[in-house]
Amino acid sequence: MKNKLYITTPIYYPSASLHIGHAYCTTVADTIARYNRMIGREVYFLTGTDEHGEKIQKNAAAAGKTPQQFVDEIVSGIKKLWKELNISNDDYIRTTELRHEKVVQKVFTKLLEQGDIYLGSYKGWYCTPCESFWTDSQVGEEHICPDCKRPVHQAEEEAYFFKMSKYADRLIKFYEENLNFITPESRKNEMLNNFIKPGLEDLCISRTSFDWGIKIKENPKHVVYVWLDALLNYISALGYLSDDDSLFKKFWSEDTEIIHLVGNDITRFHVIYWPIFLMALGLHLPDRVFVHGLLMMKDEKMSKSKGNVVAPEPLIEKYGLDSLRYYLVRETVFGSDGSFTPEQFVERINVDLANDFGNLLNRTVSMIMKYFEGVIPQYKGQVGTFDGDLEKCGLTAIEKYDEAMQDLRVTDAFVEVFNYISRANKYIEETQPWALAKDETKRDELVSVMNHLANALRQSAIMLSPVLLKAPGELFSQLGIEKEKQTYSTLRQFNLLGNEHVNKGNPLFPRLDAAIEIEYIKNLMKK
RNA sequence: CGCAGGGUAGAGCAGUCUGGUAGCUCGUCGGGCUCAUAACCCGGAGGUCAUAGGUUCAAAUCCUAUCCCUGCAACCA
Repeated sequence: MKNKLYITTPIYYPSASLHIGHAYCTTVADTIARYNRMIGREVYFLTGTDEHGEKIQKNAAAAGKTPQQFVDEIVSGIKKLWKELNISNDDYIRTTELRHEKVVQKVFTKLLEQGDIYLGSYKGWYCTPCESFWTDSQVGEEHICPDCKRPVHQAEEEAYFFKMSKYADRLIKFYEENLNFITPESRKNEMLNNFIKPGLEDLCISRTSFDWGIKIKENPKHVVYVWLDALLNYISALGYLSDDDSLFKKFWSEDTEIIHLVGNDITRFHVIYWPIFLMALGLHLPDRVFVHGLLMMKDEKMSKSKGNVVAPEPLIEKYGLDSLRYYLVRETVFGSDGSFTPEQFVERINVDLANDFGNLLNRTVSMIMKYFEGVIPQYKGQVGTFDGDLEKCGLTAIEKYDEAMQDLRVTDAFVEVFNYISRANKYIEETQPWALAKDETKRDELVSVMNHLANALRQSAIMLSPVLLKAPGELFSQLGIEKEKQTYSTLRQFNLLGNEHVNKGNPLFPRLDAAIEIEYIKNLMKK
């Protein structure tokens, strides 16, 4: 495993406020980043916004603002949201920042000079009132503007193009040599069949019909059009082509694992155009593009007009950050589409966090208070019949957890942790500590049960700490476990605890009244 | 014949690559326990695995056809 990790979220488009779908991807990225820091890798985690384009220019005009004012406001909202979600990004790149614009201009010049970019003309369906070009499929057979529903006509404008076709063979070869580049694999087939095998078309990378973008120095009536601008954020943020490119040298390198998380709607740009741009620039290619699913709302894509959007903030306020983060990471298998429903949200919190995890801590602390005056008894080895089995379950869970995390199967990783937690709950039934407590000759067994339970909780809390930010600390505090015993390096140990003073606190996750809370969330969605 | 994913118990999903007693969570019914947040543990009921053919000793799983749902369809996060 490479000892450094560079992980990025997609570059979000701030034409409107973000919803829970964006929070989903960013939270998963954050969880991966935190896990890797925990195991000792050096991590650089980037997120940001892609702020140019016609849509923003229009939305800004409609709101009576300049484009810059418009994106500034939305971006400050996004940064606030990431703060509320406690996202641990190392940097936040905005494509409107000077450090980014300079890079895009330099790259454009370089690609133009080496002949990868040429001036041609862009043909499409044009809607004069909307001042927009549309594709064949967008205008449909009636040739109607999808925006204003008025007729469109064929039009042509001067534009720069990038010679994609020149690199198609190299791209296919790269796929063949890097089988894990695109995950899940089905996405690779989709890209190959749809776009590469039929012949890659050259990509239009400039526009003259609007001006909210990065000016092309060689021909200032043009602005750089979306993808050449947006994708470069991944390296402009590291200081590529700038005076200080130390981060770029450090993290855009052979000994760094470079992972881009993207939604399936922007897969094509990340697995075709981005590698090709990098090839043209003679740069190292990323290790992996992980295509996550979209979080849908009850089988429909989230959309404000359908009234099925839920914002993350009120959920955090009402249910706590840990609950939301856990739900996002756990509910949907990472890589396939999922859907948010209030029912699933409440169930997930109640079943996993309240009933299984929180309650296990609560019952364990109570018994240690009751049977051992609040002091965790010393580890005595595998005393009872079930001790060995529990330890084995713990070790297996840890092994599978690590394996899944390192393969970006984040959901699977946490399923393993909860298997262990369930096993510990069952262990209590098997060992019946309340019966052991009544029999002085069974004292050693009781000691062993309490020690094992405390340690299983300790291990679970460590494994959950990349996703749950508050609960593990609360757990350690209730069990009286000091800092040195909270680290990943002690994760596999079973003989660590003894003499810690526990103190009973509030339940980690109070059980929710399902009917009431579902109703509450449904009302949030209607607003 | 555009591409891709999906159709498995009342709900939500896994299993399909590497055929061999159909599994998980919730709900429901019954039991147990009492350390605990009406929690936890055990068990039952409930499925012709979309449909129709085929291969095979054996198919949810492989092959063929059909129906239905969803996303994408080139410059649109």
